[in-house]
Amino acid sequence: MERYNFKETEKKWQNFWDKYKSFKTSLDKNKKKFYCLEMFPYPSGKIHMGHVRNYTIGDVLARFKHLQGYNVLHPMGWDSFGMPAENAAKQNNLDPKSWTEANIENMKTQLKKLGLSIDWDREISTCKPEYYKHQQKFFLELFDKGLVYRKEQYVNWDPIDQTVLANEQVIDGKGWRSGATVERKKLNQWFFNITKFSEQLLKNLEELKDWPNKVKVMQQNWIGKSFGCEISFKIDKPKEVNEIKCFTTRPDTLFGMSFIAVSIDHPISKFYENDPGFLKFKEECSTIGTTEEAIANAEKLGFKTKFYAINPLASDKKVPVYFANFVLMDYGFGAVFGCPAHDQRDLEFAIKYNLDIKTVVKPENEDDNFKVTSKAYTGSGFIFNSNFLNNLKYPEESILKTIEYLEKNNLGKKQINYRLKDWGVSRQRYWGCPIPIMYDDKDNPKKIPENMLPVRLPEIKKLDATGNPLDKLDEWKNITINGKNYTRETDTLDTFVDSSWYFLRFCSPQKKDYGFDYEDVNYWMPVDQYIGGIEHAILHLLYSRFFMLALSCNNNKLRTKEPFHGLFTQGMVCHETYKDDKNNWISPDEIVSINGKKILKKDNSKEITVGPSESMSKSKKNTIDPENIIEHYGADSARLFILSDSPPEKDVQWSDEGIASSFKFIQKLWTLNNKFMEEIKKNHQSDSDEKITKYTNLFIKKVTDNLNSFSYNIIIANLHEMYAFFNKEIHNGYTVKTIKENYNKILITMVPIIPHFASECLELNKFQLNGNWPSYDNKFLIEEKIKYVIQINGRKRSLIEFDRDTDEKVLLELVKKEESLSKYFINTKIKNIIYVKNKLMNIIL
RNA sequence: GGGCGAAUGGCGGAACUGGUAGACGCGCACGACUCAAAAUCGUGUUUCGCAAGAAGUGAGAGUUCGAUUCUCUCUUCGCCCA
Repeated sequence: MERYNFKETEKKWQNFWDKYKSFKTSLDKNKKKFYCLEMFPYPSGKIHMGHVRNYTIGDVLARFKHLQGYNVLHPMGWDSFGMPAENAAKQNNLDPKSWTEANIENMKTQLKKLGLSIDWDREISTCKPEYYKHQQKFFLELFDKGLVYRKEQYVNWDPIDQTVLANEQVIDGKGWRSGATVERKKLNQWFFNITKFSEQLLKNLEELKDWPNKVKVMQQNWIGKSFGCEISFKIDKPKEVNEIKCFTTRPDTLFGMSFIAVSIDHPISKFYENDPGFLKFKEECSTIGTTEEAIANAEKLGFKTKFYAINPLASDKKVPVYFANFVLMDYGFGAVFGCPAHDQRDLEFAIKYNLDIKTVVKPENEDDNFKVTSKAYTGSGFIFNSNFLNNLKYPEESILKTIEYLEKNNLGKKQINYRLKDWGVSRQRYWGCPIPIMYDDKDNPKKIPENMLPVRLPEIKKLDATGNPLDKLDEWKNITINGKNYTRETDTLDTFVDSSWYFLRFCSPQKKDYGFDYEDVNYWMPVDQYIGGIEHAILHLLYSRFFMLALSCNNNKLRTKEPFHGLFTQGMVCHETYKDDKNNWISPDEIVSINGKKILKKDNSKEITVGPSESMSKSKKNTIDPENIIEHYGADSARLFILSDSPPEKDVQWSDEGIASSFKFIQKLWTLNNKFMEEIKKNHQSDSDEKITKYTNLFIKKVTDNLNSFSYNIIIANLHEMYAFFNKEIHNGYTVKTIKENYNKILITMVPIIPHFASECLELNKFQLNGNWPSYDNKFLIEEKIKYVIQINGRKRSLIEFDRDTDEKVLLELVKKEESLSKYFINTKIKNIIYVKNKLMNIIL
């Protein structure tokens, strides 16, 4: 018998789907829509296993919904602007455009080899003027709505990449790509006013029922709403400064205040512009980095000013004002009051600078002698040592009562603060979407007139090593409109802007005059299921949510406010790691396995240390190239394996044995297919049993349920069981009609998982390919005989088959007669019986 | 430090609303085919025990006729925030 030829078959079906545009979609209001979207890839050159997993999971769902009769939108595109293209271009003396285009070509071929059910007619690429033109229009639209502004700000400057980094691109004080220590630099930047929607972004999370809770919590924390109050501290002396405003969530600890800490960028720093001591301190602060984590972990440092502030609740108490490295200018007012006894950070500061530590909150079971010395007390309790605040309960009463008092006496006011900051979108980079702004001779920003859009990215064949190439292109930079001279904005947009609306573009990829068509978008949006990595839990998803809100702001034509109805975050693909005796990482390709020992291939002697399985990464050399896998085992095997071992939301471990076993299983299914075809030829005149019909119904129920719950790994187990069942049962004699009916259904359920193989078998058997997802009949799921679990005193003692719905008393008599159980009933009385219908009987003696 | 989540054989993992723990796969062992090997097929595989049986889902308690599942305490690991 011939073996299954995956190479020929997979090619055949991929050509078929391409030729007949099997997955082309169009707006059809008579059909229920399903928008299935996986996060689009960055065209780095080759697909990796993460892509295989992401797109396989999405494809299973898209094909399943397709078979269920939905009008499925399942598009693919390229997140094609970004720094890697520039870096690669510099290294290889290429231009980013050709590099990117070649990569897209290659990756598209690779993706097609996976057999994905994608409507390629909707393919988009964010680096094309046809795409970014609309993005520039959106930018101006947001500009008109007052959601875009320009301000000078300290930024995270990456000295190697010569670019500004977002806070989240700074990891441990280092650039996420270059690894360089990040510096502070003041620059004019464009910002999206995402904080205008802080409350809505937070509140709407509640509606996102089909999002993982984890992601919602992460976004909640990121937005970081806190309730507190704004307090004005009068400055006693010198009189150059009148007051300093602070935001605090703990106004109830005011009586414990012993200092005020302000940011080095606070307005009062102007009095120290020429103070060498302060300048030195400022420089020191710059080296820490600007992330909250870095600041929190750094030693708390201060620089004492000449100013003294008055405690608004106790005017005889005057405390020093410090510049401190742990206060950020863009949170609150860039100033906090320090209460060392009840904040660990303040305590460390107070100890270092020998400031008072006054305890004002005591735990419930302590008396007035309670005293904080080396560990701040932040738990609940009662206020004491605090004059008229004494005995208030923290947190229930104390904060609100204090705010009430402060408001009544005009000393402060209730305030809600958010941690979320506005989104800085300027990047000093070439390979991005040009910002459609120009400046007149007085540096006033003006919109580029609409008829001049898109602002095309000029082609630069050779990129310099550093800085922003656009800034150096005078002939592009300088423009004249109606005789007036302007210079263009030379910054480009953060690539997160590109991905904040691509899901809208997929709805109307050909639309010329605007980014999307309202009819299309109102039909397709929201995305019903969005699938991607957890690493985008905060930024990309939050920015996309913001973009929808921004576009629908003052615009009732757009019905959707939240872009992603369902979100699924898949786990990573891991592989064992290997090291040689010199502690060098070794790739799996360089290793052979002999007698269970991993040995270096090239000299067959050195044994390799096997390390833990970790997510595939080039640096650890534990990657597996999907192209090789598809070449050797075929796309269906790869799909089958990537789905089989772990639930999709968890990490999966790639192994040679695993992929080989999936390959073998497809061969087994092929053998089974031949057995089915042989049986059909035998033309039995009657069915031996109802067994296979019953089994098929149960199987369909299981697979359908598991598809609905993303339990894709269990579907593979279901397939194995199905194989084992039919491999034995099929020879027992069934009519052509029975076999065909059942096998046809079984094959359709395999289409989402292994589409090439299933399509081929459907065709060989002359089954309907466009058949709908099979339904199951509950009547076949009811068993006449039930295996009852018989427990004695809660322990399982036997498993006995009786008729369905056997009465409790009848069952007890039958159980007593059972030989294996009779010994338990000698000389004993039955105290109690627990009977669960058609399931178990527990007899308590 | 705070929040969230996880912990089940040699390994990856199943177990619906509390009701047969270990489905399915890998690995391993034995057998068949073969001169032999590979491939393939079959059987077995939580631990202890010849067996009857007993123990068993990170540890300890609790609720229950019955707990992997619910509650509490603890340990370890992961992620996020600080």
